[in-house]
Amino acid sequence: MAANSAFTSHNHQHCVKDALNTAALLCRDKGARLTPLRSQVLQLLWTSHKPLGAYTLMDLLKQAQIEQGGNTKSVAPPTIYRALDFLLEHGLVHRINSLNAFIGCCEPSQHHSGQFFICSSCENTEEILSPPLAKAISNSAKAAGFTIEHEVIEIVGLCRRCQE
Amino acid sequence: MAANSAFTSHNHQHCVKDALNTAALLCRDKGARLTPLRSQVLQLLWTSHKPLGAYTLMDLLKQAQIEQGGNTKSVAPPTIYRALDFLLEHGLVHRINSLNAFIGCCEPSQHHSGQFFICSSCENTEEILSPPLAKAISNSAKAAGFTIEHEVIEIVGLCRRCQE
DNA sequence: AATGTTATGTTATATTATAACAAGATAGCG
DNA sequence: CGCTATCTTGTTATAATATAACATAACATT
Repeated sequence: MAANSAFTSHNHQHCVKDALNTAALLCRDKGARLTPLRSQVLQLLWTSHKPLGAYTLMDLLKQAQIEQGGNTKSVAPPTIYRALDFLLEHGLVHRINSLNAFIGCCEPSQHHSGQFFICSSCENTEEILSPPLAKAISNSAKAAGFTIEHEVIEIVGLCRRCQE
Repeated sequence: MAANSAFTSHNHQHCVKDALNTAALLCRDKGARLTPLRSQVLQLLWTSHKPLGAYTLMDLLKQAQIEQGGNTKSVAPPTIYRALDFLLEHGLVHRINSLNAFIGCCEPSQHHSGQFFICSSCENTEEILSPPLAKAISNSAKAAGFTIEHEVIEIVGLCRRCQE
């Protein structure tokens, strides 16, 4: 069967749950603390197939808090950015530079920079893992005597669905 | 002989002059107006091997104006961003998303998204044109049924010089 | 010169991100 | 347990990047 994709229908609650479980395990192994806040941010990112900006996340958090406990007070920017920094550091999310936004990582167990297809119409974004692409990049770097620290690979266009 | 590179010494005034000439020709052919402001922004971008941010460009423009005519009044953000938009539209510069900055395009005669090596130590940035890399990306997109509009390829690491 | 178009100026503000310091929570240890 | 060190979050202020909306100026064609 085909893997789930941001561009096809699937039971996404499942993905989210899996991702949160995996994150919890990874953090436990590393002695990192996946606090309620961090976990909630990760959940919000995973729930959306579109990358979310820091301020959008703030709004969503506020909304979620109102719905749950009636707690009106909102979270300030540094709090969100710190949660995002934590998640980035531990490879649980990626930053999409061309959108100033963030998205859950589909393969957090091993650190990588991520390669993305970003649909300019529906904004859904899918992380891909293309060994040939990775190879082409490392070849190119080797030829130039360049040592790679990380890569930003963001391919913008129309997903299959939005072309129809 | 090897082509000039952002990571090796060369007479860069030469590059700048060539780039400005090429830009002037391209604009003339397209009926686009390469005004003094736009030309000056392009020159500033070309003179630097590091990508420059919009506000840095503002400062440099101001400085240049003081040195030349004693004109103290500075340029406002919209002015710079409009000049940059023009240059981007006509393929004369690229935007480096991971730095919120801009750099002159080495091959403006044909529109392309650009692929970059960005040194995290000296910040010098070099545009590369790697057909194998381009091919790997288009293959990957084809396999996913994804139609590419543009690409963001920014490879961050250490240039040859900074590794020594 | 009259007109439409393009470019730049100006003011205000939106959006994204971080610095600096205070307070609270948690874990480990004596 | 109570102390302490460390990590996490809260709070206030502000930095850095980018755009909206409208006014004026330059240019190009007739």
